Parts: sequence; structure tokens; C-alpha cells
Amino acid sequence: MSTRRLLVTSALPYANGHIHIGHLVEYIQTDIWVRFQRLAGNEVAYMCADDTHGTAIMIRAQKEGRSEESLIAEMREAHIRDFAGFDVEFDYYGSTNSEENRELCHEIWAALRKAGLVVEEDVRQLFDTEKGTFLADRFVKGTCPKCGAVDQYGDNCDKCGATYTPADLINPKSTLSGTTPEFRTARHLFVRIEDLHPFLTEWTQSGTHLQPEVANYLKGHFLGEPLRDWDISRPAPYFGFEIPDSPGNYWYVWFDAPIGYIAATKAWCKKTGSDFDSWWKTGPAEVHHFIGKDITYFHTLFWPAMLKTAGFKLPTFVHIHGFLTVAGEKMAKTKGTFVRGSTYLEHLDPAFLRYYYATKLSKGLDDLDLNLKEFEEKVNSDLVGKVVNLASRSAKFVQETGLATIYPEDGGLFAEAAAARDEIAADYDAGDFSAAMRKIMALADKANRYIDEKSPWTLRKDPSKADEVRQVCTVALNLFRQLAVYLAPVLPRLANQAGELLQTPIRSWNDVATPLVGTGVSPFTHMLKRVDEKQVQAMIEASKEPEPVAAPAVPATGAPTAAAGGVTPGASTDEATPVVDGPECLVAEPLAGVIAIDDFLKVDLRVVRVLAAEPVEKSKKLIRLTVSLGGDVRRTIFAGIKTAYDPATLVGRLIVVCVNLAPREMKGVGVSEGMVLAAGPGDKEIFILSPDSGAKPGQRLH
RNA sequence: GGCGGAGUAGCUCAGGUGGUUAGAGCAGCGGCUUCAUAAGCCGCGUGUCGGAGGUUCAAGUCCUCUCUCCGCUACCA
Repeated sequence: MSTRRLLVTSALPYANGHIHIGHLVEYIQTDIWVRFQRLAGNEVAYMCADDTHGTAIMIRAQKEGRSEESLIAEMREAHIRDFAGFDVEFDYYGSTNSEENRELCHEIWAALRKAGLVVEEDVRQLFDTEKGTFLADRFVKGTCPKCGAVDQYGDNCDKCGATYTPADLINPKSTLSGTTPEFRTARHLFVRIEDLHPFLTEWTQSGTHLQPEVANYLKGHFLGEPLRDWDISRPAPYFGFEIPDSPGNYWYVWFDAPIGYIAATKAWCKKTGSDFDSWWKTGPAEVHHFIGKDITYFHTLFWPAMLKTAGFKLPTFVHIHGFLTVAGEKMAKTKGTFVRGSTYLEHLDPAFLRYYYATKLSKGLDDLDLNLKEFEEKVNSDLVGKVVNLASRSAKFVQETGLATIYPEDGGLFAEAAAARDEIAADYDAGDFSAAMRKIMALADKANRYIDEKSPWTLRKDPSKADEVRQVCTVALNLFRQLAVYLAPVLPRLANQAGELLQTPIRSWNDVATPLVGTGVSPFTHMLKRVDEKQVQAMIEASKEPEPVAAPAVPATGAPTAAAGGVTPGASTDEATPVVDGPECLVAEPLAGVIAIDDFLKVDLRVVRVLAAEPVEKSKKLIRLTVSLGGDVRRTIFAGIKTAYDPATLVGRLIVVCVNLAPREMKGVGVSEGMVLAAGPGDKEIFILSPDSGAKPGQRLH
């Protein structure tokens, strides 16, 4: 095949968190692809960087009482260390907070201006007067105007699903300061992307740059109607780059983040002397982005639009993958399935995860499930039982003699495995790693069968058959070497070990085509250790976040740099542990402002008895309650508590209800005439209030 | 609630444009082997292809309805 030049990127990890096994799906996937391309003789530049700007970084730095720069420098170190631990090898790891990136942002911005795509518009947004900053929807919480659920974000209610703007929110509070924000208007800059609509339709629908389901998605969701202007500025204070011709405004993080791909390339070119323009402006170099499906829209609409306008090369292909689930569910800190890269590495070999992901990755956008039992079985039986075992069961018989000098007759096994080269290469190139792994393992099965048939351990007992033993092992080790080449993109260390064992390094994909003869054989040492269930369990345990009640107070830094190695497996929390209440609830929902007694008295809270409770069929969350206030005063109340309570257990209970809320129509199921008092964030964690015994229905709470 | 995805053997998954008795790996069971990291080899599958209906000579594969599960709902399209 002719040599290709490939500029490859993985999405830039945000400098606000550590790398976890979910992120690693993408970096491992990209790294495998890159290593394959290199092995196949193509020229590759693999670029990545930290994504460092935005409100979240600014707020966290503020909270930790440090500069943004020191925060992102620390995270960068951690990210680089984690990637290296998993053998993810970038040619350059940059930062969006770099001079190269600033220059490129200026350049692309100037092009957008010149093309007349930048427009200005006023945006009315909530403003935190204490912190002096505008508040994004998710930094505002309040009471849902539709269902009355408290503690809802500024854009939609996760109790009833209503969407609205922060302006509709009842009693909005800034989650930064707890104060009541006020509306202010600011001038924002927008990119009128609609001007590029025809170009984007053509580019996305050409069938060559995107997976078909992605092209469909874009066609159905965005391209069917005019594209909205893209708000790319944020008023100060903001951690990012100030817009040169609009003082006091900063580029929104999603503007400068993808430019980080180019900036990393530029920095790398400076360092190595490579010609920047040949990668991003002219010539045959291909640009390949690997991203998760969550950021599809930025990479397939805005990004091509920006590149096109500024005269950069367009992506050759955007490879989009699904998310990681663990045991069929999304990763959860409480279950210990939210495993950081660094935690994994303390317990397990990175090769295992690389191989496991490889067996699961295919061309599609499907989510990928990490099943821990399967992980263990696959690694042990495929890698140890099949592949490494080939070397392990034959190497020592030829340690003294080395390989035969002429490749022996092997019944066509070597040629057959060599013939799979193009097919396996095509699978790798297409990103269908699972298909490649299946084919490789089938070859490993054949090789093991061969050894079994030939039984060199039996032959060895007859001194006159020494030559035959050498021949059989020469075949076995050559078959092993082919597997090591085929697996080299996934398991680079194993490829090195195979090179050492047979005293000839693996350098090229074509090494599968020529058998090795006459080389020495080094003493065999274990190449991979079997996975022990205990290691997996230990990793999960170490990843579990303690129950809130037993949690030690979060350190003042607020940095969740938890307990590396500090886990005491046997530690029990059931008794004698003094209860220490963590601050996270207050953090999640800051204290409301002071009110007068009159305000409080407006709220009529009553003890009521639940007479009937039944689930609302159409709803995931609602239960219809009929409650008695004593006498024959009844109320019907819809409460969003189905996820936490079985209706039958509520009947007969005394609970507390706000009875003078305006009745509210609930999405076609009826009218709710009150609100049940309950605490907790929602889902399974909802806790209804009850009076102590002796209270009677109808009694008011003071 | 909205949007998206998925439902094929115990588990994880293959099954372009519909076409012989629906496949693989792993697990499991039985036997063999003992060189090898409790590794290897041989044999063993009556699966309502989530359910119902439809189109067709023919459907896991197309259409309609339906059930279940999962994900997303981020300064956001």
C-alpha cells in the first residue's frame, strides 16, 4: 500500500477532572489505530492537548484559592502520566492555554470576521452580583415553575421534564454564592453559521467523512432547518482568551478547544521542524478526529465551518464512538465503577484494558460495556491461555539450539496466517478492532492445535528426534510471532517482548510475511500475568466513594484527589464511628436568603394522612396521593416519588404537605392540590417527612 | 417528558441489498493430555432471533403496533 500521511487527534480532555476508564475507550482506540498505521508504514502525527478554558475551571480555581494556571498545570501533569501508563503515545500533548492556540484563534477569528459571519446581539442572563459573574443555566437553581420541584437547574426540571429559561424559575439562587441573581444584559458575539449551510449539507452528506448514522442524525436534527447563530463569546470574568476586537469579551471554550488540535500540531512542528502547512493547509495529509458521540455536533458542524472559512484542511474522517458502561450501567462512584486511570494502574496491567476494549470496539456508535467477569475471562483465556501460551509451551525446548535454519514444513499454517494480513489490516483501518481480534484469536487456536498434535514434549523423550522438536518449535514460535505482530497495535509491550524472545525486533506489519529462522531464543520469562478476580475487586473497592454520612469532611481545597492507596478493605462503618456530616448537600443547594416571619407564615404546612396512593401509569416518577386533612377535607396530590417509594407502603402514613400552593395541572394526568415535603436529590434518594407519633391530620406546622 | 440506542444461546456479540437445518468466542458438561501462567486438545447447543400483526413463494433481516432495558438531556442543537 502507498504511504499515507495522517494527522490524528483524540478529543481534548477537560482540565477539570482526572482521566477515567470511560475516557480511555477513546484514547486507547485512537492509539491502537495510530500504532497500526505506523506499523503499516504510514506517517502519523498523533496530537492531543488539555482543554483548559471556561467557567468551570475558573470557578474551581477560585474555590481552591489558586490561579487557573496552577490548576491546569497540575491536571496536565496528571493527564500525561495517566496516558503514558496506558501506553497511549502522543507525538505532542499541548494545551489550549498556549501561545500557539492564541495565535490560531486570532487567525481563525479574523477569517470569520472577514467573511462577515460575526454578528452581535444582546443576551439577557442572570448575573451573580456577589461573585460579579454571569451565570450559566447550570449555575442557577430554583423551584420548577411547572411542578414545584425544588433544587432544579435553570434550563429544565428533572422532576417533571419541563423546559424553561432561568427567568421562569421560582426563587432562583446562584449556586456559586447562594445569593439571588439579577438579570443583566450583555453584548454577545455570534457566528452566523447558516451562511455555510449548503457547504455543511454537502460535506456531512457526502458519505465519506462520517459514519452513516451520524450523517443521518445531522440531517434529521439540524440540517433540515436554518442553523442557529452560534454564541461564541462570554463576558468577563472568564478564563480564556480575550477577543481582540471586542474588549471585555472572551471566546467561549468551545471556540478555542478544537483549535487546540491545530495549535498542538503547530507546537510539535516547531519542536521537530516538520512543515506545519503540509499538515493543515496543503498536500495530501489526512486529518482524522476521534471523538465521543456527545460532542458530535461541535465536530461535524461548527468545526468544519470554521476550518472551511479560515482555509484549513477539512477532516478526512470523524470517527465517533459510544460511551462506556460498566456491567450494563453507566459508571457510578457509589458502585466503584467510576474507575480512574491511575486507580486501574495500581491494580492491573494496562495491556488487559487495551485488549478488552479492542475486542469490543467496532465501527458503530454503540455503547461499549465493560463486564468485569468477562474482562477477566477474556484476558486470561485469550491472551494468557492462547497467545502467550504458545511461546510459553515451546520456547524452552529450543533455548539451546535456537530456531531451525530453514523454515520447516508446517502444513501451510504460516502461509495461512500471513494471508490474513490484508483482511486484518482492513479491519484495523476501518476501526473494526473486534473483528480483527476475532480473526487473530482464530489463528491462535490453530497454532495451539498444531503444537498439541506435534507434542514436542513427547518427541523430546526420543533423542533421535531432536531435530523434529526444533522444527516444531520453530513453527510454533513463528506462529506466535505473527500473532505478536497482529496484536502489536493493541499490545505494544508484548510485541517488544516477542522481539526480545526471538532476538529480532518487530518493526513492520509485513513481518508477518517472512518466517524467522536461525535466530537464538532467549530464556522464556512470563510476558503477562493472569488477572486475578481479587485484583479486579480491589480496584472496584478502591474506586468506591464512601457513603455520604460516613464521609470525612471534604478538604478545604475541594479537590477530589481521593485516597490513592488509602483504602482499608475491612473497615466497617456500622458502629462507633462518630457521625460526621459532609458539606456536599449545602454545596449542592446553598442556603436561601433570609425571609421575614410573615413570609414563612404564608406557607401553610399541614399534617395529613395518606388515604390512597397509586402509581401514575404514564409517568416514571409520579404517584397520585389522596390525603385527608381530617373531617372530610381531601386533597389529591401528585408527588414525584415513585422512584423511591412503593405506593402501597404509603397508605395510612402521616406526612407533611404544603396545602396552599396554587393547584397545578400535571401533564394531562390531573390537577395537583399540594406538595409533599421531602428531602433528597431525587431518584432513589427521596425522604418523605413524617411527624412524630401523636400528630393528627389537619394540624398546622409552625 | 423529549431525543437517541438496544433487545439473537448462561455471558459478550456476528449475522451488507430478505433465500438451504441462525453462527462465533467465553462460560458450562463429558472425555483426553500434562510441555505450558489450574494453560492445551476433542466432543456436546430443542435458542418462542423481546411480543403481536402484516408484506412476500420466502423475514432475525422490510412495514405497523407494542413491551422492556439503557444512554443523553453539558453556557448546548
